[in-house]
Amino acid sequence: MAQYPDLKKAGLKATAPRLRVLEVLHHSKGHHLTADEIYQRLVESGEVVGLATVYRVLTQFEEAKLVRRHHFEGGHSVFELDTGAHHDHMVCMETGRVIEFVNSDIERIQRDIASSHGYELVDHHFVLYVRPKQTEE
Amino acid sequence: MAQYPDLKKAGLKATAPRLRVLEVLHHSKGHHLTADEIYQRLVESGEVVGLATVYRVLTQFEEAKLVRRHHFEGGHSVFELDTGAHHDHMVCMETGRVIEFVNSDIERIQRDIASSHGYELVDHHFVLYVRPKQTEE
DNA sequence: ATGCCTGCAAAGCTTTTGCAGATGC
DNA sequence: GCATCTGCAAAAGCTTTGCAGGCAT
Repeated sequence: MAQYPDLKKAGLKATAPRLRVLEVLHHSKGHHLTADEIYQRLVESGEVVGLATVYRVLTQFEEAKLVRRHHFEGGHSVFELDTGAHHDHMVCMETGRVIEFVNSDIERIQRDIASSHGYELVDHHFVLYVRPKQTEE
Repeated sequence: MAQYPDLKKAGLKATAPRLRVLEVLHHSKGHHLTADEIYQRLVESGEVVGLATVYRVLTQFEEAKLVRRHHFEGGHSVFELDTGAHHDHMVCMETGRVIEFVNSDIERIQRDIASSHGYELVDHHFVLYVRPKQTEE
């Protein structure tokens, strides 16, 4: 079983529900799950973890910087492991697929924009909504 | 009373609640209100419009491209008049102030990014979370 | 006149919270 | 052993919907 030293570092006990939520996230790298999807996967695995606990644990993980929470269009939150490597997202509107990317020009430009307005950049949220190229139509 | 030909163009009758919601949005250009804030302003003006109607009207306006809906961090939706002029947003995390901006480089780069992954850009959501520049700290 | 609109209240969803019992350390 | 954690159920937002009456055209 993998070790999760980050949990202890964050002052969180290494309980079964927390380890299981981390496992699901690890197995879904790059997939961006909702709290309910994580809950469903746990149920399917025969693991009994309350939905409320999933939410609680995700919030704790977010505070501990283990997880990132995003608000894509649609209202509900999606979660992914916070690997520390910054990236932005591209969401395919037809398949729902999420592609991660990094673009240094954008990273630089947004700093310049904030700066030119007298602000400093704290964070940003950049999502491209796309669809497969199609010549017809 | 101003004319709102866009309403009829969208197949929506020019009813009092719709005109009032449009007025509030016009008077709040660049402010980005939640449905409840719009409702509150109507109540304060002595106008009686149900909250459900505000939501219904905003959804209709969104479909009619009269209004844009954004999901900033925090879960709830905010609305602004859709002037047709595209822009992105910068949100000050200390004051909540929202600044609009346009950057042609970013507009171009995001098309390139989508394209290089085999997609075409449909829409995007770009928000900078910033705070006033401060030398101290 | 009639079909679209509105208000109210109730329902729906996602997310949070209170509490008693359970568990990690 | 004790503080932290979990599950359940209830509550709490925000948003949508059903329905009976009202209004624009």
